[in-house]
Amino acid sequence: MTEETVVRNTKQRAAVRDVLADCEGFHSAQDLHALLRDRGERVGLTTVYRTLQGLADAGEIDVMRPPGGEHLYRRCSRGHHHHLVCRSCGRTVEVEGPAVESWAEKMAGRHGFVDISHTLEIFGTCTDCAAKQKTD
Amino acid sequence: MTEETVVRNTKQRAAVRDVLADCEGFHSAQDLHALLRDRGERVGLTTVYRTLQGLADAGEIDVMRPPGGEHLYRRCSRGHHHHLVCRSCGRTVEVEGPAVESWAEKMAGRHGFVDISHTLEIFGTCTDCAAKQKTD
DNA sequence: GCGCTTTTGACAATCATTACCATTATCGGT
DNA sequence: ACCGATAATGGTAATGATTGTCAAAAGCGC
Repeated sequence: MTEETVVRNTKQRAAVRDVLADCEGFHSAQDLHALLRDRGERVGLTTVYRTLQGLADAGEIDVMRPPGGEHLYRRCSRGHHHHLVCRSCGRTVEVEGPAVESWAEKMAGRHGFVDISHTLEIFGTCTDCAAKQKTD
Repeated sequence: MTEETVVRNTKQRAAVRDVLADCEGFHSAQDLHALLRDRGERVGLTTVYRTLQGLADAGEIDVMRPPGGEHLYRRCSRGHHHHLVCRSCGRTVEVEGPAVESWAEKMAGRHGFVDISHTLEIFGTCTDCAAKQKTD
């Protein structure tokens, strides 16, 4: 078995990685597709999805699934980190939590799980938005 | 503003809470809708979604959003906890992490965020599935 | 019981993501 | 550099969960 699926290098994949490298924040697949179009790169939406999926599997990019919408992808900056997202204005702050990492590993190991990954998002209301809400 | 929306007690809402009280694990909205139908309760799918949403907002139930599918809802057992999910067989183990809770609070506070909530899911391969994969 | 307002629920609409599949591009060998 | 096998692409259709719509049916306060 073990279908040695030969992976090929295509300009489309390179293009996707390029946009991801250039834009800092999180972007939806459709966003990235539009950005590629703007750059003059002709990449199909389907391909964008496929590539993003592949990159995510390979651990090269971050995926965030905010409640109520599309998946957001981002170039994985060095190291693993999590996000603190304002549920009102969407502002995102990166936070690192080595403690969480090791905690997750430990917990998983205790139950015999291997090949661990985890997703953690923190939602809250940022200072600005909290202030605004008072004036409603 | 502050539209004093008067919340009413309806048998449909009661029915949804009842199924949630009776079934232990996670279920999708459509699942619960089917369960209600089996019980002879006549509740529309739309209403199930709405009720679930409301309960989730009120913090009465847990919501899990597994990668690649529908939302899963569950009666919120006492206390906050997280889930260790086998990405192969779907087996779910509950884990508690007070450390994570306080870490999240601290991090959020440090950035001026208030009204914090967070989602954390750990994915891995359980012992059984790991063993099976070796025989592929 | 009477209104007023919230809820319900059948069905349509939305919308991100996936499946299809014929066409095209890549890669390793010649 | 050409060829042939096959992975990758991309337009479009399909999928499927969730949400919107709105007339009809229930709550709740009086």
